[in-house]
Amino acid sequence: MHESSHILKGLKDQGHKFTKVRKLVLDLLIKSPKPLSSPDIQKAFLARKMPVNKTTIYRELAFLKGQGVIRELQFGDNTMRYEVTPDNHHHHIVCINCDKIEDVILEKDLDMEEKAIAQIKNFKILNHSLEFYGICERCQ
Amino acid sequence: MHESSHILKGLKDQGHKFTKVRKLVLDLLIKSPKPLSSPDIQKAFLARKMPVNKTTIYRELAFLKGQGVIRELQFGDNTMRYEVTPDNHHHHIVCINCDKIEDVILEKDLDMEEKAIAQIKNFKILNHSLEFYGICERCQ
DNA sequence: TGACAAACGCAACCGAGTTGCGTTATCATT
DNA sequence: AATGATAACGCAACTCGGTTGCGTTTGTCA
Ligand SMILES: [Mn+2]
Ligand SMILES: [Mn+2]
Ligand SMILES: [Zn+2]
Ligand SMILES: [Zn+2]
Repeated sequence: MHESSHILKGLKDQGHKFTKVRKLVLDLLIKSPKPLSSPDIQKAFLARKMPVNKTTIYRELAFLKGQGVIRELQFGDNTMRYEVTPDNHHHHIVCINCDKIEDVILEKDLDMEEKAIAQIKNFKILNHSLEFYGICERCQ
Repeated sequence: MHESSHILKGLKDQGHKFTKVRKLVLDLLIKSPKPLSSPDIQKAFLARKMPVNKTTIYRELAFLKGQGVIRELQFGDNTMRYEVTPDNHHHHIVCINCDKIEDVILEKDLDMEEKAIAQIKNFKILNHSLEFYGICERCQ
């Protein structure tokens, strides 16, 4: 049951190509327990004896992001990270000591807050980012 | 009236020096309606015919952050921004078209959420970052 | 199998942020 | 006011994530 084939099929139907890089980038992101950076992905390719130019990785990530397949995150270290767009919206908690990252689901979501802010500030809110920073069990 | 003198006095009592750069960086951040990046600050110095080396800016920001005087923020463009540590915790809403940034105060804060997450994930939560992204009134 | 566009590699580049080291300015002490 | 200690500064060189232009390869479909 490889989830990536289904996604790639959809992209192909829209005139995009089914390439090795595209499939592996997607597979890596699907399998990864935490968001990956472009350098992370390039290293993963290298580890599989499949060197890929960094430009290709950046372009592929931009493409998948543009297609809504993945989303971009930042955890305070000036490098973008990516994860497959989740079905159920969630956030992250990051250990500032060992960089452990876990998914977090809020008890109460931020929809009401967004509505209130949109009204008060006259913004049309498209999305938000929320990350918690702390010390994980092992590190404290 | 000049809030910076008070802060600088406190720093001086701890053995730190009262310099032109320190005072102006702090004044700029106090007066700015939105968080500033290191390049922003360097340009502000230049505009006042007071060129300052970028290393100095970075070191000063790191210093003020370490002292808890300012805090570091990120708005998805891979450049850190800084604002004076607020008395009342708040977040930000960013226009993805014109980069307008406004402060936002949540109706309900995230303390309860943090407690719940800390317990479930066994993390000791130190802080969090929450930014909303959208289109401002002028841009929509 | 041929042709077209998408995808790719390469090299050069950009800009935020860092580091090492020698110099200058602040501040307390005399 | 002169002295000395050290915080702060400037400079140059560097790191690294990310981008751009352009020529080449590869996937797709007729
Ligand atoms: Mn996640
Ligand atoms: Mn603010
Ligand atoms: Zn940890
Ligand atoms: Zn705007």
